[in-house]
Amino acid sequence: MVKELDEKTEALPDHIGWRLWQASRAWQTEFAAAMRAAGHGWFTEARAGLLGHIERSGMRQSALIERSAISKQAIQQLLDGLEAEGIVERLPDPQDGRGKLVRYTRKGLDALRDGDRVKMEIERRYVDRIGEARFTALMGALRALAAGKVAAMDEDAGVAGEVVESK
Amino acid sequence: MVKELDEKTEALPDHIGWRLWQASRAWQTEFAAAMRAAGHGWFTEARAGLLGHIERSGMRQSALIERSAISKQAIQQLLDGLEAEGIVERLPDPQDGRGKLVRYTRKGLDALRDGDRVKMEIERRYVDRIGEARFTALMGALRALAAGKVAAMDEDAGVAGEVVESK
DNA sequence: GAAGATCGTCAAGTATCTTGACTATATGGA
DNA sequence: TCCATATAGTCAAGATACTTGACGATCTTC
Repeated sequence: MVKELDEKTEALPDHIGWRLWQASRAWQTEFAAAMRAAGHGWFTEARAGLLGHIERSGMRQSALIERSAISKQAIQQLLDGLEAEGIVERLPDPQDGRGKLVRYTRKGLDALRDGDRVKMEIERRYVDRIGEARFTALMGALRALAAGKVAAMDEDAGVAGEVVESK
Repeated sequence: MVKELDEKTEALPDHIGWRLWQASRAWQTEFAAAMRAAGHGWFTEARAGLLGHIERSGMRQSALIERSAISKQAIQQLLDGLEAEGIVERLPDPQDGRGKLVRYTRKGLDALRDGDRVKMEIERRYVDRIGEARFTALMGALRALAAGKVAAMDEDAGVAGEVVESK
């Protein structure tokens, strides 16, 4: 019954982990390419992962460490890079002589703005490709997964809401 | 005036790219932890990414290079590591004096078997958490995304099929 | 104030990739 | 047959993104 799949479909994995990995990777590649095309050559995946945790109003470096899943030294190194690129700046925390505040520079905020635009463009392409219903279902399922614990009660859950941004 | 949002909900991103990244990362972390717990301490994400492309019946190293999105040197280094761990072995290709065949060892096949088991366990937990309908919708949307091109026509698309495996 | 915790930094090492250069083998004509 | 070129794999060096460990500076507490 194999029917000889296709020309090139050589039976790649098809479980949830693989699919998530592929989808995530595809998105990141697309986003990074668009950001570089927009003139943000400093943009990398690791930096994007960190920027996603930095509040636009700025925050304590230690708070950033709590949020991210990586070591404080790794964060520091990433911040060193972002600071050298002029994306963020670090100021002494007036409230605590040990602490430092991480804040976006003008250039950093500009990049975030471009990032928001690019994200919306990618999302629009996704909706075009799989349809709004499926896209909404996708977001809803991912949000539910992230929320964790809760069981399968309100499966309907039209929610899904609209596009949120931030970054 | 800040009102102090909640205890910990500090407004993380909520767009498709972020959600995919988080979900993918969570899955990988869970999978790697389970594999290490099962005695496969050599298991890492990068290696998993490569193993996902190696057919259980073995294949040419060059074919592996075509499939994966990374450089042949990177693949070689990963294979060096996997070979040193005794997961795969490389044999000369009798059909081509330049080529080499990559094949799982017994230990490697055992690891794949454990990997299949772990994947099914994780998937069961996912279904428990978000419900079968949502899980099916999630897989369907991810498959549709991966399929690319096509537009939003058969939104219903009950398909989604059941759990497939492989790795 | 002194003990101990927290905040950030410095240093060194590892894993995972990259590009560039090279060897060995295969292939396709002249 | 023999040479030009392409392909398969390797070796070497370097970049990025992390890790653990050690440390000095500052806060907090009693």
